[in-house]
Amino acid sequence: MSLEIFEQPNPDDLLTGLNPQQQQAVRYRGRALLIVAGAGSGKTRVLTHRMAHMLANKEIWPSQILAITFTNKAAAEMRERVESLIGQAGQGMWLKTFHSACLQILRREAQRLGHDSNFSVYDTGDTRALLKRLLREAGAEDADIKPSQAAAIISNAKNELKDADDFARNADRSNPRERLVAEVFQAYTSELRRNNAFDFDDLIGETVGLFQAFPELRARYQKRFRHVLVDEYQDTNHAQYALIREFTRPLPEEHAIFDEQTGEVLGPADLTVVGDSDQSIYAFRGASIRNITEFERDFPGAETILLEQNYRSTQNILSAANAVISQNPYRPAKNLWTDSGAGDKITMFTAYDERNEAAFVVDRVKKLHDEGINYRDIAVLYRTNSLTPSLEAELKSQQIPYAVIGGLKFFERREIKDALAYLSAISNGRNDEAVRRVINIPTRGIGQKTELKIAQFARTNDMSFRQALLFAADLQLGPKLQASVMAFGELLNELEAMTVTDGPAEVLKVALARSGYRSELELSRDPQDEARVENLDALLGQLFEWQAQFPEGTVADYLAEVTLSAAADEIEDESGSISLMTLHTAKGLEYQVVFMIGLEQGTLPHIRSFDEPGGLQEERRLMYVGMTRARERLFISHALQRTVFGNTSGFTTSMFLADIPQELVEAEGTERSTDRAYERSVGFTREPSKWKGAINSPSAVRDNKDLELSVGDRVNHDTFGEGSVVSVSGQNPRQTAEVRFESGVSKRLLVKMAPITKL
DNA sequence: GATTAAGTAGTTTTT
DNA sequence: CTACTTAATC
Repeated sequence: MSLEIFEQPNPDDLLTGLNPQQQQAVRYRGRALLIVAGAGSGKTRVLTHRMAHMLANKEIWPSQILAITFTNKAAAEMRERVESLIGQAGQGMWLKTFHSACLQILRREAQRLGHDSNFSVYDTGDTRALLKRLLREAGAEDADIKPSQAAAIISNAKNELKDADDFARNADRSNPRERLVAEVFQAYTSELRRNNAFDFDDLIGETVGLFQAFPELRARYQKRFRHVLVDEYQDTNHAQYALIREFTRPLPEEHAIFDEQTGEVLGPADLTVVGDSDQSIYAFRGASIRNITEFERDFPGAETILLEQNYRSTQNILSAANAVISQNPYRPAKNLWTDSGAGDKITMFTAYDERNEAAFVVDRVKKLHDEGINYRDIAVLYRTNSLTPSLEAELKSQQIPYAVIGGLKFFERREIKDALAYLSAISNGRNDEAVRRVINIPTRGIGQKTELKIAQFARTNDMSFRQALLFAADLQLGPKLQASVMAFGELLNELEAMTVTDGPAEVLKVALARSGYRSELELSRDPQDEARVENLDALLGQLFEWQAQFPEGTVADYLAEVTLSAAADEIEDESGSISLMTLHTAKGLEYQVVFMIGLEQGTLPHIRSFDEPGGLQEERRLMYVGMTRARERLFISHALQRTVFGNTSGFTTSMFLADIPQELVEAEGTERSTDRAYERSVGFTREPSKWKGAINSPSAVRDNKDLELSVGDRVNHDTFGEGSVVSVSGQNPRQTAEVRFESGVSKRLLVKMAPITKL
């Protein structure tokens, strides 16, 4: 123990180094505070200082703070920062995401909702699988609705706090599709209950329902939490708003709570929300401006403080970002400014195709690294995950360490889902979906027919699927099958018994061994299965680590943590890798150097946004979010043609590029070709002298000048070899030629820029 | 009922 | 292009 006298922090020390608006936001006391925080305006700083200020003033205890952040990583960071400001006194604060806060509440209160506290949390994949079965059972083979579409409709309803009954009441009965969804929604709801499971949306919605149904419970939590803070407020949906409301709306008289010292009646918790409508990028998940209007309605007289000074980016980056976002209509005027210098210009690169674009990025990353910039301070951002393969290939071949954040997740791999399904089947015996997933993994000779028999038996005898396994003798199966089903049921029971004495990691290890899954993969001659065994080992390793960190953690705890972990949680600060992630994942993060790739019409803005109301505005905000992640250097690139899932087509530049003032930009690459449309859109002039930069880089783009090709011409391609022209279409500079090469493959190539010569 | 082969459809963003 | 479903054969 230290003998030092506990240092009493002076609350006002927490104000030093803050600008007047930030100070005001830290000091304000009142029922509700809305902090409108532009990108990079130091909102995390304000939030942490505000919490620390209240704690240092002894206004509240740490355990009376509930702070909601967007990711677990952001929560951990915030905790660290508060504790560094006021010492260990920060312990006991609830700093969580919406979902993990609700998870914790529901674990305690599950019984009130007819669930057990070891309930499962269904992720998108689990939900889709369940809906798929229900749609099939509802005889929806011919109906034109896919499980993921049904999932989206149900999720939207739940985000509006509408349950299956509400949906059915409001459904258009003459519309067969809607009738079907209504029916499946009902079935889905009861299946979740049977399976002792909640989906993502239920975590929020059921917690709200809980508080509405049990005012005394709400009173208990209101007494516990005296101050609620919500970060990224612009991305909360209605259900999340309703949850905040439960914490902060007045209690009925009969459930009033009292201050333990003074005996006075306590009002509801105070609320601080921080948001920036320009960074709202989750409308597709139900986030809406409604939360701001509801905030103003429910908290009349709430204080609003604007933070407009940006401490993150250079003036050039900021001006460019402002120019883009200012094109959005109905946008409250806001002027983000910085007193840091102009900084470097934004580099814009026009690539021939995605490989050329990747080469450009990698080349620049190398140069930056040579200049002394750490790999971990560089990020590559993109609209869709499908843009990563070409980049990854190039990064690999040039041996640059990188990490793809999110995307095709480790936990979505088949073998990992299988292993987790075993764990879920063990920890929550009512989770029929999990049991059914692994019933024939490894192959036990149990097929669809047997599975159906078991399911039927379970239903008629009102038991879980897993319990029904133990009644194999009553199912009229062949002797071999009967033994197989029985053995599987007993195995799960024995593994469950193991959880009493052993941790999740040991249980999983034994489960993989005794089920025979591991040896099946090891003995397989499929080379993919070798990698699967490695992945399972990686999972085991990770689970052992987790167990060392949380010795008391149960299997259910582990599973929930895995499902609720966000992509951004994966980022390792100490890693020596550059980060690749979607624009959505990048929200709330910042990097010294940012590359934004795929700036084409149809990619960003995404084609699917064109016919959605407000879609284009949301895409523009995504662009804005991406640009404002950069502190010092911003690179933007687009490709003239791109091969998406096998077919190559031409792309025009993103409309957003035209909004960036040309004096902030330094252009490189193909744009100095004769692409007049591009010049017009961005306002470039042709200056041959600028070719230098492009020529020096390995990603230099060729120019075949006025090469003319016609059907039958023989050409030589740098990588594909010789071939002959099959067809020619389009006009220069986007004229393409289809060439059939000796190897038998055909390719569509841009006549102007493909690495070809006429023979 | 399992394994393999052929065919087909789908491709935004996420807790 | 690939991941997944269906069809055909063992």
